[in-house]
Amino acid sequence: MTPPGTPVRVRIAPSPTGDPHVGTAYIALFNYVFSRQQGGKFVLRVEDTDQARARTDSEQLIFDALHWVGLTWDEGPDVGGPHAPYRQSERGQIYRDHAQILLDRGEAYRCFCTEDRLAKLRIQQQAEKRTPGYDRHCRDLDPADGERRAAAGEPCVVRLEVPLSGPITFRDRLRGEVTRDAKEIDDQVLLKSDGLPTYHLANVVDDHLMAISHVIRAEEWISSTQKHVLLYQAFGWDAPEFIHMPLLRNADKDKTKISKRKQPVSVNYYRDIGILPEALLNFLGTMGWSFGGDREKFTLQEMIDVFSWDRVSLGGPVFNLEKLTWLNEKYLHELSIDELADRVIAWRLNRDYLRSALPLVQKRIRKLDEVIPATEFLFSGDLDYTPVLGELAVPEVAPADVSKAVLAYVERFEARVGWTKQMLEDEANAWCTELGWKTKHAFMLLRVAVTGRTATPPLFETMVVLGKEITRRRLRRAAEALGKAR
RNA sequence: GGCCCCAUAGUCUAGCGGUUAGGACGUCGGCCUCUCACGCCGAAAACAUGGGUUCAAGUCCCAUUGGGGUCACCA
Repeated sequence: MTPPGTPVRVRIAPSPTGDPHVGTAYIALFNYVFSRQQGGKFVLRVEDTDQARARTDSEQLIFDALHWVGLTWDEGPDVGGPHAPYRQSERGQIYRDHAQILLDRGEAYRCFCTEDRLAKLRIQQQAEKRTPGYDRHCRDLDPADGERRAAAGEPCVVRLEVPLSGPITFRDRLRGEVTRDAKEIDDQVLLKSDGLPTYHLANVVDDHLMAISHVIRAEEWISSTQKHVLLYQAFGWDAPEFIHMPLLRNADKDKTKISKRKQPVSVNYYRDIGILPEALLNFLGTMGWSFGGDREKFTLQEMIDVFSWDRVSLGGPVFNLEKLTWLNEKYLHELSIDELADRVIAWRLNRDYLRSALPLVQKRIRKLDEVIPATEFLFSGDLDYTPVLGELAVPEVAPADVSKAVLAYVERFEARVGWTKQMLEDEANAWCTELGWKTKHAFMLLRVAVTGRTATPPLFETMVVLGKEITRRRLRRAAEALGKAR
């Protein structure tokens, strides 16, 4: 437990694996507010130890998104700081050294099991309806032998030697003591065979080395926290204070944690549909936390001034676009006309956006007054499909199947990195072939879904200009509209 | 399924033993008004269930139910 008087140091630790997530902004907000109120430091650390999933462009997108909503950090990869580097991929030696410490202390062991063996083990356990988990096959190998084999280049991982049983407890600031029995916990992999650490090792080592006093993160980490407690003990370190915020939920029927399959999760989506950053931040501040005194609209500074963990409620809040929009309206209406003009320009009426949009319509207009009508769908968020429901179709195919097909196309581009005309077109062609539909019909379907019209500029160029967030949203809404049609 | 977390209207929430259970979004109705919107006024709408504890329970305890998270060489 953090001793009293310890300087407050908190962190946000995003993993650069995709679009900047509202959940990241949400947790960052609470870290930021708490650090500011306490006169502490806010650290941004990039957790990019997954080579397969890390994307180079994602890190910058996350920085930009956090800056866009108005959050800044005192230490991080871009601004430096006394505990640099702040990118875990650049701290490999630190983790290897610490894994070695645990190995030397007998708190961890080398495991030479192949992925193939683990997979078979898993299948067998499932067949026997046993709880899946590592069978500790390598736990009792002679450590000296393990060192020799590793030195000889045999691939291996390092696992934590978790006690066979006994309660492991930590105190969550919002929930009190949370206990799990050690027998429920696997011998966690700490160091992967590629030499990089897993989340658990890297996180604990960095939080300690970076003198993090309070770990403020999402509820999904609760059941991992005992593993972290074990690691702190194994190193002989004091653990920080843990504060697990509730998880943002989908507005859908099922209230699972917010996910892009269900609704937009990228901060950039909200930016692109014209949500003001201060409104989004304010809205996130009302998720699981209340200002008190019936206040719903408040500035970041006001939140800092009155912030208290006592005002956190633990039911997972549904991220409700209606209410966000209402709050946004409030902010929008209070802007001076000059400010409003600036916001609109920054949003879409800027040179960059026009330069990307105008090539699509230049040959389709005869007078300047036709620009706005011709490009109207490039300046809107959700579309109304009721007037074009008849066109949102493929001959001889049931609406429900058309709906599924639209979602299948979304899945196709979700699986691809980048957002280019070529990629979108390739996927559309493959999708069309798979369905056995005429491209003429299939592409018209997509066209209407994406633009709400039948006469438009070339489809894939249009999608590129609109961006992934809005395109995805429109296709999903079109699929929904089709699902409702009989 | 095991383990863990959670539980006030459709949604976000106030409530920290004694309230006509408050506010907000959304919905519906009305006022304002050249239209629409804003704004204003009003209405419907909640303490999951069952046991305790207590003079008194939305508030404390337990169980049930329901929801969620987690069980990777992902974070």
